[in-house]
Formats: sequence, C-alpha cells, structure tokens
Amino acid sequence: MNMNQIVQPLLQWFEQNKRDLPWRHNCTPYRVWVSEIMLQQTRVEAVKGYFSHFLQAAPDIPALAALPEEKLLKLWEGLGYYSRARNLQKAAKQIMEQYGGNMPAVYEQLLTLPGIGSYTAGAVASIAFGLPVPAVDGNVLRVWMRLTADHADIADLRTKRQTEAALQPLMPAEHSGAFNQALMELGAMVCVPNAAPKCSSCPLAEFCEAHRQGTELQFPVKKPKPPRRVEQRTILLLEQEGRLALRRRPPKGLLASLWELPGFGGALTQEQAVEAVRSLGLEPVRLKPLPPAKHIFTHIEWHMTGWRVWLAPLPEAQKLTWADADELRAGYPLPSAFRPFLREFLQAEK
DNA sequence: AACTCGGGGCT
DNA sequence: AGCCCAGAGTT
Repeated sequence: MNMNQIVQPLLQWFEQNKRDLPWRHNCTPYRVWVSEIMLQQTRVEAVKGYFSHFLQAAPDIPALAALPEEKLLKLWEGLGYYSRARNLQKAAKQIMEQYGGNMPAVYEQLLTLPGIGSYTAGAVASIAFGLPVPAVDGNVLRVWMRLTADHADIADLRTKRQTEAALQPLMPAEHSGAFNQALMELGAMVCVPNAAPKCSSCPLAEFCEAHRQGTELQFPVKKPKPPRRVEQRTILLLEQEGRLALRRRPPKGLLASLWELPGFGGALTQEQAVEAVRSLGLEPVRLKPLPPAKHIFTHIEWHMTGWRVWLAPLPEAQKLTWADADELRAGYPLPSAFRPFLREFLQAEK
C-alpha cells in the first residue's frame, strides 16, 4: 500500500471536521508552544480552561520568563505534571538569552529546549513554522499502527522513531502543520482508544489494513504498566484563628515546590495525631476525625485519613505558613489531592 | 529499558 | 477498576 494516498483525503477531512480550539486562532509560535506543553498527556477539554488564562498572565516570552515561580505554579494549579510549567519558564529564559526572545524556527534547536521532546518539537516546527516534520503522539501511533496493522509495542521508543521515519516522506510541504493535526484529530475523534473506532466515518478506512482484517481492536499493542503502590497518609487540618496551616513541599519529586496540608505517613490514631501535632511545635485543644479520601496518581495511590485540629494559641511553628480562606485561594498553589480536606475548612469558614 | 511525574474522563 | 490522554526527563 502506497501511503501517499492517505494525505489528500486526510487533509480534506480535517479541513471539514476540525474542532474550533483557542490555540488554533492567532497561531503564533508562542501560543502553539504553550498549548502543546499543556496538551502533553492532557485532554483538550482540560486545557481549554487554562490556556487563555495563562496567556493573559504571560502574554509573551519575556513575560513568561519574568513570572515569579509562585504565580507560575498557581496558573498551572490542577493541570498536573508541574515540571512542565517549570521547564516552560526555563525554556523561556533560555530563548531570551540565546535567541533574543524569539522561538527558534529549527527542529533541532527546539529539541534542545527543556520540556520539548520529539513530539513537541515536531508540533511547533510544523504548526507554527510550516516545517515538514512529523509530530508523533499517542493518537498518531494508534492511527498508524491500525493503518498498517503493526503489532509493535508503542511503549517502545523505537516504535515511535520508526513511525516518524515512515511519516517523514508523506509530509506535504505546504500543509505539514495541518497534516500532523489531522492525524491527531482523527485519533481523537474517529480512531478512538478503548472503544470501537468509528470506521464508518473514517476518511482512511479504505487504506486501513486493520480495518480490512477486521482487527482494529487489536491495535495498538502496548506493554502493561506495573501496578501502583499504595501509600497510607494522615492529613492534618490545623486551624488557628480562622487560618489554616500550610507547608511547602520539597523542590524535587512528587508535586515539587507546591504547598500541602501537613501530613504524616501511616494511619494515625487520635493519640498519635496529638503527638504529630506536638512534633510541629503546636498544642491541640480538640481533634475531630475527617472522612477518608483517596487520590490516584499515575504510579501511587494516596489513601488518606485526616484530623481536624483546633489549636491553643501559641507562637507560630517553624516550617508552617498560615493562610485564611482568601489567601489560600489567591496565593498558594495546592494540588488537587487535598481538595476533599480543604472543603472541610472552607465550608467551616462560612 | 524502566521509573517518575497529575489529574480527569470514559468504558 | 482499568485505560489513556496533542510526553519528557531521569536513572
């Protein structure tokens, strides 16, 4: 099968069926870049709510480079994979120094920027600069493996390289950005995962080997992920004069540099919780158990229990910061994992 | 090659 | 209860 045949039908289908997305208007290199970083492992619907707000706060590369880290993380709060935000800013600073504040229009130079790998470099190069470079993400891999009935493991990096190599000669010189987006759009809307693909409305059905075989659901092949580990934690809702205790997480690792409710490993009894509070230099007056909550990360499960703690007025404890409801909402980037316990405090404020 | 890194929606 | 998502960086 000569895969050159798919290019025109695909481009035509995309022109007629593409979604109206914020980053598809005024596609400057900066806007394309920010959207592609936000879209890494993140659904379009989730990004919509962040994109315009982020661009308002950081409208261009100099503004992004100058943003205080606290504001940067607050803008990213709830979006996940927070190293994306830090790498985005690190790259912005690098662009200021090395390229005079302009995104480099060269694939290899884009690749050297932190947070930009082969997919994102290809996406920015093709969509923002019209360069004939493939952009192979999970959607494209799924589409291509079905199209060619290829049983290769898509978790294997070699499979991605081979797919890029196979797509390279197909890149239409004047429409490379549209071609890449069309493959992704097809994967998102028609050649969908975890469900029967909508082959009856697929512009590539007649070229698809898996469809000819009736084996669409066998693709793509992917190695199973190892099971998540479970971590039991106890969260403390420490209150003093209407203010809540917060703690900054370490600068590396899970939820790096974000704020958290003070917590301890294990499921603490009331007596142990009292000891834990005292270890923070505070004196509890009354404790009330909070309903348990579960938060699932990619590779960890937090099983959390909590204690709401009223404190005797005492000099402030080291390593803790105190915030009222308004300061909490405005100032401190806080991961979603703590939302159930936070609700308890915010409701109590009313 | 295997792990780390978030959060949410769909089946 | 899994699966996957416009992946990249580290070990």
